[in-house]
Amino acid sequence: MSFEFKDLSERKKLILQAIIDAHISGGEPVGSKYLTQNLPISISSATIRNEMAELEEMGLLEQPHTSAGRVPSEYGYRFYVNSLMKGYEMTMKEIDELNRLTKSKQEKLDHILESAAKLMGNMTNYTALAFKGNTPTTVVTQFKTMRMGVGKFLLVMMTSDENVQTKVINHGFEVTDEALSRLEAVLNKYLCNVDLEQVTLSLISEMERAVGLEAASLINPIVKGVYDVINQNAMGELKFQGVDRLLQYPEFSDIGRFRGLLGAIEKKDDILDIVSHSKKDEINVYIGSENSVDVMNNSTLIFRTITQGDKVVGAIGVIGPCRMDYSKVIATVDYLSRNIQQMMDNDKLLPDKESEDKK
Amino acid sequence: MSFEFKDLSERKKLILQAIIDAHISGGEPVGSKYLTQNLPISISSATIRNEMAELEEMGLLEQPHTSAGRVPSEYGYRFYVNSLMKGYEMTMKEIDELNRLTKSKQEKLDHILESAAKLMGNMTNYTALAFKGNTPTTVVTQFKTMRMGVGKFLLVMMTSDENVQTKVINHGFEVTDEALSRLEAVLNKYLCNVDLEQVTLSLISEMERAVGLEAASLINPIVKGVYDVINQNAMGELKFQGVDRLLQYPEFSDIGRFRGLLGAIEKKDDILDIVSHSKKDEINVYIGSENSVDVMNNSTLIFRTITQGDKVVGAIGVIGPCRMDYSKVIATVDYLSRNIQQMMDNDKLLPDKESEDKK
DNA sequence: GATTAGCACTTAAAGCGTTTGAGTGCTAAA
DNA sequence: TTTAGCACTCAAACGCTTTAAGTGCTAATC
Repeated sequence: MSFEFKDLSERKKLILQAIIDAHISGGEPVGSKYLTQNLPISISSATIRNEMAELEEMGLLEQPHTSAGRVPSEYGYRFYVNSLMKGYEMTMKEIDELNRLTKSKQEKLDHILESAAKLMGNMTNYTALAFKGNTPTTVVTQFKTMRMGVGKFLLVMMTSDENVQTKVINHGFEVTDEALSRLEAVLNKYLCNVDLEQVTLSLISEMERAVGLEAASLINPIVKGVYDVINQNAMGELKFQGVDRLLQYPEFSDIGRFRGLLGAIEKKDDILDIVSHSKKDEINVYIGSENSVDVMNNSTLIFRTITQGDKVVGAIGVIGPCRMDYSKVIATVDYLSRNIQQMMDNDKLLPDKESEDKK
Repeated sequence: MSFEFKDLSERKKLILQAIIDAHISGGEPVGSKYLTQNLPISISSATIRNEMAELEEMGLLEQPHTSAGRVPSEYGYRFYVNSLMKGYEMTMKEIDELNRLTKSKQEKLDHILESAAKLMGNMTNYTALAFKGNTPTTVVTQFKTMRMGVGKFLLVMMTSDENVQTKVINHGFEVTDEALSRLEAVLNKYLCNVDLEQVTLSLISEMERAVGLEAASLINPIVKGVYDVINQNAMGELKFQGVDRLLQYPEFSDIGRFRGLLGAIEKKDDILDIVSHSKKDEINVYIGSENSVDVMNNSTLIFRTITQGDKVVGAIGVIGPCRMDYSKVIATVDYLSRNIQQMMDNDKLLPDKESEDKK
């Protein structure tokens, strides 16, 4: 999907850039007359028309109809993003806003991601997305039981992705302390670091034997609980913020088109799929039909993943029309995701963050 | 906000009902000619016109313009819902679908509510909402600590609404077992059943003294953790499903109007406000401007709360245009919410559900 | 050979008057 | 009280014209 356009004359580049810049900010097709007054070089409209015709032939521009100006094609945007676009200079105000967030030292990654996405959405005026990943191959690394009052106890499970999950187990009858700690020992012996596929019926009956008559009936619901914990969010969580902003762009004034996109945003799985198959540690830009979800053909998706080691633990980005302020969006996503990445990396070096800022 | 229309002649009722039924299913204004052929009684179009003029004078009907038919006003819908509407007879297929859900014995209330809402949305073709409430005045009833590996431990908090929350505490230094159990005891002594407002600085330093030097630095992050746990979701959670369905109704083809509604759905707090101030144990129907959110003036909100004792623990419902199939929606919401309510009530009687279905 | 002025051509969008048709309100008769 | 009949209203559809922005092409110019 990578295109090489090395054979573009300097002048064509200038013209293409001017067209795209003008179209991004104005939304209207751009004509030759406008360009005569908005190019660093001074050439006549006729020359510009000739150049534009050639750019169109190359697939970089499109014409809504014969008597309209030119509009960038998807390839045009792609070329712009790859080799034309000038880096966006963030204003002090913007940097301030972004820094305020990353300095706020929230603790949970998903909270950070969500507020980062929200901020990004506000600043760029597109819809923000925050992805919170989850290791697909989780196992429980440690079980604990904890009496909780009459007739129930709490099962605490630590998982290999360093999360803690709990589940209340109601048993109608009394369980002695010994039975409970035997149960804990059995769980730790048989189910720790065990993949779900390895849990067979015979293993379960072995556990039931090992745990003794008193608590045998608890094994089954517990195994089910483990199953739920591991399978929950196997695909990760994807949240959006500011979907209503899309409606301000004329490209979504077609209700049918917008409905499709809204559906994809609600269903999540298509976008989740794109995000989870993306490249790590770099900005991902999917312009129009570059993503395979046909209902997103008129949308652009820009995001960057956050990794921990070589695991993708999250992503933030925006979604908007193809006519997007790429320069600003990419700069913002980049800055913010890098900072969050850095926070992640630092956290690893300083695992005692919490005790540190006690004072 | 309650209106009495006892002085409506039987014929007027017939006409009004026919108009509303026709408009709900067809979406178009209803004229006198159509009614001559779709009324149980046979009267001329002129008579119908006279009656319609009077119904309009009473505020039950409206005319988009002089030469159009009549459309129900909000009061018209209100009257319809209160005293005109015929009960909807659910088909076997629908009852089956609903029963399949309530028999599936999911465990967590929010899961049940969400799938119920989803099903309701599918069946009625409007947008579903699921509300998971939260006791506003939660306190922690029990603390447990649990060593978790090197340099960190798990703080388990049971709250008065019978939830369990956990928080990983990273302390860079080693903490002895004695210190940890002393910490646990101190927490249970000072913070159990304590309202957040009662946690003063002097209480904190008292705790720091009581827990001893070794673990004193942990008190502060823990208190912060307690604060987070209690404040989290103080308002409850509100989820929507099938927002894109709204776009199929012509009343939302005005993009500006829909954008407003979409914004309210995303922001959630307005709708949350309505839901949390609603009447318990009955179907709540907010037609158009009956709710105070002006961006929802063209929408109707129908839901019913789920209670536990006298606490509202959830709600399910739908949101759609004022021109809604009230009869069907109300029947569906009612059936489903009652069944969920029953599940709640039964669960209370049989707390050992889980051990029961082990076989 | 590249550039440009000039001009005929194209086309969506806007404007405007007409027609259509559904539906009404009112009057007068039943 | 009901109804037939009729004049009236108005949005929507239709068709026609105008407008304006912008093009492609040709021939002249640099």
